[in-house]
Amino acid sequence: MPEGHSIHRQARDQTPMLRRKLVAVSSPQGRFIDGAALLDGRRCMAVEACGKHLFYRFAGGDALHIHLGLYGKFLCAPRPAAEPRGLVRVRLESPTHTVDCNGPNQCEVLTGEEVDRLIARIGPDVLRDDADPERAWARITKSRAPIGQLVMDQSVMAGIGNIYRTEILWRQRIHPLTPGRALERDAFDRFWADSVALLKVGVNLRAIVTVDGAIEGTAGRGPGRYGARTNIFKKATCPRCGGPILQFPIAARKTFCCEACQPAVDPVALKGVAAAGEDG
DNA sequence: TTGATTGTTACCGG
DNA sequence: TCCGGTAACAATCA
Repeated sequence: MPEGHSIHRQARDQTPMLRRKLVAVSSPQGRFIDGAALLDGRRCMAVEACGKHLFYRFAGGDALHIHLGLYGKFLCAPRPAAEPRGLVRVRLESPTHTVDCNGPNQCEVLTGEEVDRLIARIGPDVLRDDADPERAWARITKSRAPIGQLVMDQSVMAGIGNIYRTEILWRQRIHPLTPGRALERDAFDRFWADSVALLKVGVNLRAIVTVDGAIEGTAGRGPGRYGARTNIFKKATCPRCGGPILQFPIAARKTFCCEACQPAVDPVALKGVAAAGEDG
């Protein structure tokens, strides 16, 4: 679940639940202990998302930092809380709500300074109003790395995961193997704007929806794991031109593209690419 | 049981 | 130094 949209959605949902004194911060399975007790009875001032990171900021400056990794998830409920289910790393209890965080990759207490340092290393977050796309462009235009890798590099720009990169590159007709320095400024601007628009839809719908009609919330129903919510992710056929979808790994994750709609800048760079795809 | 995965980091070699 | 490839870690589910 965790691309940027779901983290921002959690920040939005959890702020009113937790923005008061926390009566308990605990670790039901003993999997997260260091510093947790430090937060008991303290006031949570804000729940803040930055890229795929979530920070619970406490009065006095300390913060609880959580990164969900590939599998982590939140379970929020009004009190009284049920028994913890699954591998709960940390449980936050306010007078009104309980928030369980299951199986996160990172779960730690940081000082305010440590939080600032961490955030400084994160690229501009497409979901934050204060994000500066020029920071991302400066990195991209200097790099020979493929754009499909750069947009998922959280230090270049933050919030985009494998599905969004695949879908937005297709929507904007950008071949994922285009070297960053070969990308036109106009293409970057379109990628950025579409990222902002689609991730905001994702926050509102609590789901990755990249097909047209998403704004109205009418998309998303359909067979298959991704139903009609995505265009080419794990699909075999391009919904725009009917051509075949290629799949190949970039940055350790499988991506997809339609060569007809996303013409390669340098055909030589495509050596080794294999046709595939199942679904469809 | 196996394999894949909406993520990230470290390491190695060219 | 940069970049591509690979492995490792992690939890869940088909």
